[in-house]
Amino acid sequence: MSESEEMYLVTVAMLEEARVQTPVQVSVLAKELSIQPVSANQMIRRLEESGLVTYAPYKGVTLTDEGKHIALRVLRHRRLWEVFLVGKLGVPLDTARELACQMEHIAPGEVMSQLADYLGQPTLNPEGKLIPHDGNEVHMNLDVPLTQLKAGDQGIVSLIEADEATRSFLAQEGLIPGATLLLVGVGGDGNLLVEVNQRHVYLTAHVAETIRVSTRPTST
Amino acid sequence: MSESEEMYLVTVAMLEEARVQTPVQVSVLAKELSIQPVSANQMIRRLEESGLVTYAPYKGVTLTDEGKHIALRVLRHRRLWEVFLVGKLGVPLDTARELACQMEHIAPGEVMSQLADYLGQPTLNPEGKLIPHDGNEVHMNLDVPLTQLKAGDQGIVSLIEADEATRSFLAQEGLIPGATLLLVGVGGDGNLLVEVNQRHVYLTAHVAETIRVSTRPTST
DNA sequence: GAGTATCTTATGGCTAGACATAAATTAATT
DNA sequence: AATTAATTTATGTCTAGCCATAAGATACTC
Repeated sequence: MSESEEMYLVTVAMLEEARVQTPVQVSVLAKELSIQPVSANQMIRRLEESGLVTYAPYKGVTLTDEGKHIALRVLRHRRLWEVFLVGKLGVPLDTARELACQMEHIAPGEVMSQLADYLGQPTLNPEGKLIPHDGNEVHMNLDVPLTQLKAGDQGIVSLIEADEATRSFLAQEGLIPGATLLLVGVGGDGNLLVEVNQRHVYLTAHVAETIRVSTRPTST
Repeated sequence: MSESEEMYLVTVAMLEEARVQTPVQVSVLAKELSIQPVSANQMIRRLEESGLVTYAPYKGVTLTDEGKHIALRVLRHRRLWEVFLVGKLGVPLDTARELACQMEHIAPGEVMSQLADYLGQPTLNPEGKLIPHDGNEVHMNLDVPLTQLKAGDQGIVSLIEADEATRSFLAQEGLIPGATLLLVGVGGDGNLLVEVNQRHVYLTAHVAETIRVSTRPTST
């Protein structure tokens, strides 16, 4: 497992979970990794040969179970380091992200589990995103648009991709990264009623689309 | 600064300080880095072009001030990570060494100083070796054979390269890695009288040669 | 001062991971 | 169905770091 390969897998995993669009288009992947689509193609073929990914030309990439397993392990490592860097050392979030992205490849699982112990087995990174579990638990949804949830589903806000005004409004209502919410109603136009902090908020589908949440397998 | 270049500089620094032999022979350096002498040669020429090293063919390599500065910075990073891994996480020493050796290249000085704060500004790594200071302080001796010290010099034992029996004996006398000692007498044959823990120990030059100490600039 | 061992240089090759360019293929749009 | 746009493939190039082999240079030893 080279560092570069791991980066591909993690990125695919994140795009897979974050976007409705599955499988992941090579061009999107390339943009995310800041490399040329041609290069991404090559690498994807290599990854397919290794059985970490399935690839349908002109369609896109999907992780195999093995690939997903690796991706989530790396993602776990990354987020644990982020917790350490931000929480213990006080490193700024941006720096921490970059750093963690490089450190995630180095330490073996053994050490990472010691780190997790040391940090008190955190479940969220500093941005409020879920830290995947150790082991083979692959069915976890990261960064799903709120509109993808069904009534009764619970989720944790991971990020909000809206303008400043919208974010301020949502923050006012308790909708900030890390907040736990419950989807209590879905209207005909896709409008949503969510419960957060014992309060109800009514959102248009358009706004809800910008809110990404993570859900635990138990809630599906 | 590539990772590989940094590794060369650190290794030269350690050999420079540890061995009497200066400059450092390319073949020794190559063995230490587990690469072929030819490859070491190439790299050394590159490093010389960058002004980090001076190289006298058939003689050996010496760090320039700039090179030494970089080397000590990296070494500081390595040892800080070792302190963290062993002290906070409980990682075994061998694993910690390998890991730290990779992590030392990643984090910028800013973050490392935050780590140092977090660790309480340690001065010794888990093996009892000195952690170089931040900044431009280059005159520091790491892992010098005890025989190199002058009467009145103080030092911290960093490692002992002797057989089990000798090490047991020395340990009995308080001479273990991390211990602070004072050289109080030098005999005609190079025999030494050292003071450790308010007790005196009399050593032949031969045994003293196996004891490596680190000294602060203030003690020279 | 001659021989031997060690170093150095020169040359060429290899791998990983990227790049560019151009041609072929597929999808999308009209 | 035809044109256009996006993707994919095929080649070839590039860099960093290493390796191997062989030939030349220097140092050491007797």
